[in-house]
Amino acid sequence: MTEHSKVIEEYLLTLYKMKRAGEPAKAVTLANRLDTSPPTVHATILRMQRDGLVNVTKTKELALTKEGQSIAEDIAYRHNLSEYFLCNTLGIPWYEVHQHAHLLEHAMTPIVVEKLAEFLGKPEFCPHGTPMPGTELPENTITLMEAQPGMTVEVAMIGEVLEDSVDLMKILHEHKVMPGKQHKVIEKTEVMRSILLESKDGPSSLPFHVAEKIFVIEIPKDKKRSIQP
Amino acid sequence: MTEHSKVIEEYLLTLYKMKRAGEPAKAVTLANRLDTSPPTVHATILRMQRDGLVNVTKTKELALTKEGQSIAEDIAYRHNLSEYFLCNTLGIPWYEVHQHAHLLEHAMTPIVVEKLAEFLGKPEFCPHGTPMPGTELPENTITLMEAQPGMTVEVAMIGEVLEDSVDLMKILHEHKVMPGKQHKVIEKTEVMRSILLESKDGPSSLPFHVAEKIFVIEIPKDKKRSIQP
DNA sequence: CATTGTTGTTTGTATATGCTAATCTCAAAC
DNA sequence: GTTTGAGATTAGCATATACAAACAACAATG
Repeated sequence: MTEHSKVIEEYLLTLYKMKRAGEPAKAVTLANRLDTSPPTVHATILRMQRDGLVNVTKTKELALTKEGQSIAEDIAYRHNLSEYFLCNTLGIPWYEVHQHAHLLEHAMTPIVVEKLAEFLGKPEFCPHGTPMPGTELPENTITLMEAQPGMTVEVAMIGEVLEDSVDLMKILHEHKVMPGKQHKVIEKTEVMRSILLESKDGPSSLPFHVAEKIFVIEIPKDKKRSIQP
Repeated sequence: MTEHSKVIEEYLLTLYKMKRAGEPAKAVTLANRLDTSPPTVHATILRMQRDGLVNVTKTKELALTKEGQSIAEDIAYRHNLSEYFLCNTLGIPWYEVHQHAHLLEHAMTPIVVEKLAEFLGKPEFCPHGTPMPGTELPENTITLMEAQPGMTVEVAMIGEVLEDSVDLMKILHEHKVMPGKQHKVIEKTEVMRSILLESKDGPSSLPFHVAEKIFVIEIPKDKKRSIQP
């Protein structure tokens, strides 16, 4: 497993996340996500192919090779571990850690990763609820879009795509839409294309495209607020 | 204070350390230290000049500008802070932390630096005894080369040049030649070009070129081992 | 089937970073 | 003062990463 540049690591991680989010892994998508031009992405993918990190199918789908996958998981782990550290040890707000971790993830030697994981007690989820590679969300996890009015749900994970916008994250924070918090689904209006929630901290309204990226678990009536008083 | 590449940060830090160690800051020296070819160093220095980071005197001495100096101090701080963290929080051996910090130092945002410093209790020295920018070694610090046979000295700092060799560092560790430890200077032989020490952990022999880079403080007879029992 | 729009690719550039080989400059040594 | 050698520089080249503009390929839509 050779050394790879920050750029390549970025591509690998993004492909990994897109795959996990069930998005089609195409060059355009990559270009948008990474905010680079299509020609640049094209050239970079050629290099990645050359180096055995991705394969391109006839339909132009990008698929990580065994090695690419393995490296990507490694980077994801470093990223999530960094976030956990920044949030829980250094006390940086959970909605801000992503950007800082974004740099750190490319600068950790295997020994640092190992020692940091030990120090943190081998956490299984990052502050946004994303499971570390190897760990999974509970079976009964659904997206907020799938939750029905009347349900009480507990936030499990804030989709990684949302992390890119600090502004959005901050609003989620202000409305306590964060892992572990419970909310009741009040209504889902097609006209407004948004979902109305209510929690003990007040009401929130989330547009569909955001709700799609928020993963929750339904809480049976009798167990409401048993965890988060 | 603009963003600078890892490479530029490396050059700045190296120039800063050379200056602090009293070495002449020439392009060749840089090339050796950074293990790059003279033409590459040349080209890079041109860019650094263009960007107002260094000035080149008529005698080809490289001098950091105000801005270059300020950035270099910043990097040095991030480096030393990282080392302190890796050693004291994660428990990575002090003689190994340098290499890991070498990566981290380029990946810390100002907020991470601030929070990490707070978390660590604003340390003033790194595990090798190097003072953070703004802090100084005690007035009466001398190099081991200057210490006379018969003296008992306490190691204050392992010069940064030595950190590059993990092998050497490990040997220093095995002989407890590390900050805070006391040693008695037994003899200094010109023929062997080495200095013989003795501590409660046994004898050590250090070649002159190493002794030159080790900074110590003389311990008056009556205070011997008062700190390190 | 022709049009349109999305996506991929090529072309032409630019910059940062690296190299080797050749050359230039200048001070120190003979 | 001529030579020599260290150090600086130039020339020529390569790779990774970026861009815009033009173009190609193909699916979707009318």
